[in-house]
Amino acid sequence: MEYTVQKLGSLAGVSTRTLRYYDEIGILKPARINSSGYRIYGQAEVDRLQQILFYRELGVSLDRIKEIVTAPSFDGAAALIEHREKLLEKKEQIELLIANVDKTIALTEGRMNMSNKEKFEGFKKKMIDENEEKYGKEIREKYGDDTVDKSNGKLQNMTKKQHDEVTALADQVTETLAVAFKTGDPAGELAQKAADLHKQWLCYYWNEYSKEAHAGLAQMYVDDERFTAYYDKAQPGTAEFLRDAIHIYTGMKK
Amino acid sequence: MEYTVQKLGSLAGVSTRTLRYYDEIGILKPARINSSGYRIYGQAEVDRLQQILFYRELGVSLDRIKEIVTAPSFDGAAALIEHREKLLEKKEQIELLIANVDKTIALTEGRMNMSNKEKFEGFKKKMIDENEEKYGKEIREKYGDDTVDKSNGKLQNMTKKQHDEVTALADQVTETLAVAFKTGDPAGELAQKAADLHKQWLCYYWNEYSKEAHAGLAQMYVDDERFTAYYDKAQPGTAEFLRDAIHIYTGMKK
DNA sequence: GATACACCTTCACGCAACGTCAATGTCAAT
DNA sequence: ATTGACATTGACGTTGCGTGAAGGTGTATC
Repeated sequence: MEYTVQKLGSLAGVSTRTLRYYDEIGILKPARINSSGYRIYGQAEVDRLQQILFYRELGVSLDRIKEIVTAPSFDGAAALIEHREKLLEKKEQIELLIANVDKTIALTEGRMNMSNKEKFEGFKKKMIDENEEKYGKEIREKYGDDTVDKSNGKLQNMTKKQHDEVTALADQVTETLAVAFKTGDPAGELAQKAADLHKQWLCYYWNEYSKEAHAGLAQMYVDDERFTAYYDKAQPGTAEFLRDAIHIYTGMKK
Repeated sequence: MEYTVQKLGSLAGVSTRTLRYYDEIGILKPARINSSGYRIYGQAEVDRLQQILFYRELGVSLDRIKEIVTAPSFDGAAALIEHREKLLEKKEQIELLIANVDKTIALTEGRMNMSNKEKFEGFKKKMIDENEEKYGKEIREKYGDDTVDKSNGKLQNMTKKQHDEVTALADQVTETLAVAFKTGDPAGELAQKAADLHKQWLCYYWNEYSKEAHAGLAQMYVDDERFTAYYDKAQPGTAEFLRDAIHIYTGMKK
């Protein structure tokens, strides 16, 4: 079976432009070119394209894919393991961003005050990280480990540790809440534990905790459909349940 | 206090190119231009740049940032909530990628066979999602909800559910393993539970489970430093501990 | 044989957010 | 007057294609 660009494109679900581009960068050349200059692909190319699309779906860059599919001896597994690392880093970075966004939202919604210094905390942390990644080796070689460690040192570890703690706490909240929700009792022990965990989680973000603000935030979880959707994702009604639990926990039930 | 590009740049940690670019796109114009054409920034511009960098760190596009910082009446909080949604989506997408990469790694390392259909499962899922997002409304209006739901329907829900289950399982493995590690006994009840959870987790990825392959994979966790680093992240020695537990669990301890 | 129409080709610009030259002008100190 | 650090405005490169434009080809129909 032979295919022109459009036939192959619709078969694999990619545009003709994509196929021409893959030809251009040498990642997928047609089996032959006919007398009119048309690209003609065969079965081997179909297979190869599937391979390419598979790795592409994994988020691998076309450059890397080229290495994988052109050199049969190339260690695809090692490349994937490395790629996995990058994905994990990206994920952590995004989690950090989400935490910071949450913080900012809580700030504006809760009328909390956050110093500029604090505002830039995550930002600076990232810069230190990147700096370390890029120049760490060179600087270490030039000035010795002590200097570098002193400048990055403890704050680095502390914020990293804090970050780990806070994500762990967030997971605990979700899990506890999920179990508590099944009991159906927002005043029950589990629900109150979830509320308490939620408070602890909040305290990573707020400089000053107040029952009023906590209760207000809980109400917002119900009022704002985007938050509701988040909490109700697993079990519809969870956001309301959490609000009730927190209202009881804070004694703000009117 | 007045600043030239480089002074402001080093103060805020951005390149001069970035400042020129921000001027070019009208997001941060200098307070004035001196007689030689130099850009001169004042305190107001410093503040504004900090604002810009703050939102940039949250991953907001410069276009969006422009709206936020130029229109004081613009609802920054709403923009952030929306942005948060996007981040969550990205995170989920990355988690899906990681799961697929894991699957592929397990496949190549474990010499398992995965049908092409299965290979493209995550890939297709994403395409359905995107298709739905882009054309869902139009198609629904044209052909009615039934047609669309039928085509996306159950498979969609099943894979989503499966994905949730498998990530939950992975978390359980990590948690159980962490607790078991403290007991120091790979033959103990907790360690064996961790091994069992690990097997269940594996079975989401492997079509056929074998004790040999399971034990072999466990050994790889120790031999490949990248896997070792992953498992040892919280507690050094965890990878070896898991291998021992799995070797006992599978009865493959030689 | 002419026409229509779908399909193919090769340029080549556009997207985000800058990095990185290149060519040239300016400021302060020696 | 020279040097060296700093400033300026272009303008191309990056990634993975989307989206025309301008023009040739294949085939069915009138």
